[in-house]
Amino acid sequence: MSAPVRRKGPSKGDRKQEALLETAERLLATKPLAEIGIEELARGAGISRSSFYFYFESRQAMLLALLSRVSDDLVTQVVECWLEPQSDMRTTVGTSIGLAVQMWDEHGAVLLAAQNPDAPPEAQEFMADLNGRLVAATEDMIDRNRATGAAPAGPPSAHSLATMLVGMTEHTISHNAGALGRAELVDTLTAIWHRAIFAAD
Amino acid sequence: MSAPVRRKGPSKGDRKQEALLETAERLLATKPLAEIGIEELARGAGISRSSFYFYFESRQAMLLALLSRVSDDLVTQVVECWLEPQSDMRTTVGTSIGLAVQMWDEHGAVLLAAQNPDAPPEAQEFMADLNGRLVAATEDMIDRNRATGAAPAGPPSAHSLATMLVGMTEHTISHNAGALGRAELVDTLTAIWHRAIFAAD
DNA sequence: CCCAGAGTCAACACAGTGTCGAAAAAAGTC
DNA sequence: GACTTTTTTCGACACTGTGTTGACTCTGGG
Repeated sequence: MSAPVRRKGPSKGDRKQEALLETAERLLATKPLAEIGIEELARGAGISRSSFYFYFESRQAMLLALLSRVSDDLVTQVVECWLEPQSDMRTTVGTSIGLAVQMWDEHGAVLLAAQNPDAPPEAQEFMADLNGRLVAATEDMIDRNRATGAAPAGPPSAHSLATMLVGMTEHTISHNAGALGRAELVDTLTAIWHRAIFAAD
Repeated sequence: MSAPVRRKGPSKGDRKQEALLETAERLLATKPLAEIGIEELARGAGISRSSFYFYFESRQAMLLALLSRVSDDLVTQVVECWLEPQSDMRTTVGTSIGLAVQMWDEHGAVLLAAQNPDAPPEAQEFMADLNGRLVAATEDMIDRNRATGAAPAGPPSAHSLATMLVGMTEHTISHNAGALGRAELVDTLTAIWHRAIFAAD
């Protein structure tokens, strides 16, 4: 019986493409996408400017590739675990938000670029979809807690409450990651979530 | 005594400059600054592309002029009235948020452009300053209510609470102005503010 | 009438993007 | 190893948009 077929390692091109993506992510941490030239990306990966177009149609197309690289992490780690029922609400919300903060630490630059109004529609749709899933999960959680009487009924509707809490979380994480300490960030967000959902007026 | 000096009406140049700013604000409502060409702006004001540079050094410089046009409204109407003590907290917060929503209706496009990471540093500083004032006013309000025992003491600290509530409000208004009705938007935001500040855990 | 400065614009230089086709490098086949 | 095929590279080009310059016109006051 012959030895198992030697798996073709990643070709030279695959490695160059990866190098481009890594260069891009590195540069995105220092300045917005619009200010990153193709030349700069290409030199970062050791190829000429026009070779860049062998790998990506444009800078925007590269952003999409960058997003899909990040997408797996994001969907499995954040979306699927978002508000998974745990012992008590406080812990559930706290760990979910903690997870979101960590995800931002790792991929914040890419997500920020995708949120930019100049980003291609696909990128913005990706972000909108992500947001939509988180809102839906939150809405469910609120509805469940209202059904059991643990949380007071609306108004405000579960949907608008969920929209704003998720929005607040995204906004706070992306704008105050540096200014406020991570612990204070998570604790304050958790407290607001808890009060907004469970406190009667 | 001589007749009062005839006030020089706005010169031709002043009118052209105004026309440029109006064209810019109109176009900003439909697409981001980066996608607006100088040519487009110039034609909108009835001058040639190169004449644009007689009025502004660059597209970014024009954004600053646009911002300062909006600044007066913004500072007097929102910053100065933000959380002015009224009958009860609910009303105070509600009317302040309503005011912010209205301001966004009128000048949202310009403010959105100024928030963009590609905007010139001055524009971003302007927004940061605006944000800082609102946070400071909110923080004061929270501290006052804590001092009288109307609101429970922290943690969370008044500062981080204020930061996140203001952030949530900005984010919600700018991202959900269309999707949620204005009334629901104001009511839900108000409810969250009230609970976050006054509810004990 | 003449002048000053306000306003205008065609023509230019330049930087960045994206395309093309020819050539070099790598991989596969006998 | 010589061959074909596919992958990868890049120089040269066309194009678009920006910002600058210098000469021109217009306007109003003395």
